[in-house]
Amino acid sequence: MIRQNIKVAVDAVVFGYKDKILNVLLIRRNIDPYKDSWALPGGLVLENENLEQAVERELKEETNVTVDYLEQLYSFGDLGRDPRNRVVSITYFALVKPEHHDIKADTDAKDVAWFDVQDLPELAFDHAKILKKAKKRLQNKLTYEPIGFDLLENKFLFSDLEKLYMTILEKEIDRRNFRKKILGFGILKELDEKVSEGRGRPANLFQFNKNQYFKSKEEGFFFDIK
Amino acid sequence: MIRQNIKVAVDAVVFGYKDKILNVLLIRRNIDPYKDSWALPGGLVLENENLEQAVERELKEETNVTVDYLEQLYSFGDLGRDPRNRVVSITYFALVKPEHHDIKADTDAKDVAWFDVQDLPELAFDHAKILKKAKKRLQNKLTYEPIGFDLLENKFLFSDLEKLYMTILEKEIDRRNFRKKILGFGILKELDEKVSEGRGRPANLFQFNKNQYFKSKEEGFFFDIK
DNA sequence: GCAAAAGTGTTCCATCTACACCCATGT
DNA sequence: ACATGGGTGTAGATGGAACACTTTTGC
Repeated sequence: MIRQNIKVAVDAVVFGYKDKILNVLLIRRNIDPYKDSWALPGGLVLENENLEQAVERELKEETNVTVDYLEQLYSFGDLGRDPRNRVVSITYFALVKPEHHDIKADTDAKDVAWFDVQDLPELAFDHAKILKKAKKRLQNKLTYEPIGFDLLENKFLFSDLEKLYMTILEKEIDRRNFRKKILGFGILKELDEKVSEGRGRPANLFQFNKNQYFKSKEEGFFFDIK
Repeated sequence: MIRQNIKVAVDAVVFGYKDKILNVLLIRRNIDPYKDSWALPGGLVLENENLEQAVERELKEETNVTVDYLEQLYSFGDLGRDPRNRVVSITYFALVKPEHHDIKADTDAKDVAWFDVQDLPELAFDHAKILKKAKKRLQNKLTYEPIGFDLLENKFLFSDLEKLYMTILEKEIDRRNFRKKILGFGILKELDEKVSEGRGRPANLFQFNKNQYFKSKEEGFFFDIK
């Protein structure tokens, strides 16, 4: 077999949503290159773990986060993307529910933080490019798969869902049409609980019915939000 | 940096279309493991080339094919997918126009052939899984990007396009609605040439107007075939 | 003149869009 | 009683689906 010394890494773009803000999870590097820069969590793949396992391990180690949704995003392998070695990075796209937003810098004292995607620091390596791709993926996927629920609490208000869509898609959505459409899918369970947000009429709580979604999907149903 | 000895490879799923058949390009391996099995063209990435360059080089070396469309598909890195070493394979999805279908086995006397995707041999490694993913990508992408034209001659009949869609999507399509829709996009140029296929009324030739497509796309046009 | 493929238009139905008023609560 | 956010229905426009006959050629 040919001699080859290319390193294989994984990096993750982890999105969270809170207070009408779409956040992304970053760590501050404490070694060169790009020491003190912010970067996506990630690292080299170990020889005895699968790629997904590597992502989950790195996230746990560096940020203490466990994700609610994970899928492969894209692989980046251009020459010179890491000044030290040739590194091919297999990147992942992840979503975290608010109840799992707690983060903790790791033992190496790396800093960890959630950043508003609209207000990001400079990122190390080609991570800005990766993040851009992830944001597109999120925007697209939101329209044809019910992944928005992995960014909300288990029980949520319809207005939360609506605001989530408006924030991520960066456009206005008509409340009545949106509600009609989503409820028409029959994949939400309307709970018998109301929440009063201080002022205004109390709103109903809803839950995403994942089982119903999968059942409907098998029968040819297609989730689709314009 | 941690010791790590994972190899990085690229593999390509190359589709061609001829005589109403969707074909995929395979090579017959002449070394173990899977000696004499059919497999996707590919191989290890060299240290001084980008991933796309590696794919194009391997395709050239192993099959003598130059592709007309190339995009990254997915990366496979499970433990044990190659019995010799840990190999992470970054796979690509490619399309070839009929005028570039000529293939040639390489100097190592590897066999190369086009196979009907409906009638495939057993494939080496996890290549069946990769191919399955590529087929899905092709089917999906056909509906929201004008990539079908990269499987047809430069000048083609409308009925060719129609049959291409029916073959790949594996369903019937109404000729009138299909034609109306595609022509409505305004991205085809109707040539002043007719072709007689032996019997029946001679048909007009068309050309895909790529520039017009990109221009329309920038203005918000969205290619979309149900 | 018949077989074969190309070319074309209309009607119906479903879905999307736009849009405004009442309801339940807290202060 | 007023401010705040929640909840709902209708009419018009648009786009998709279904569908059959005429045209041009080769034999």
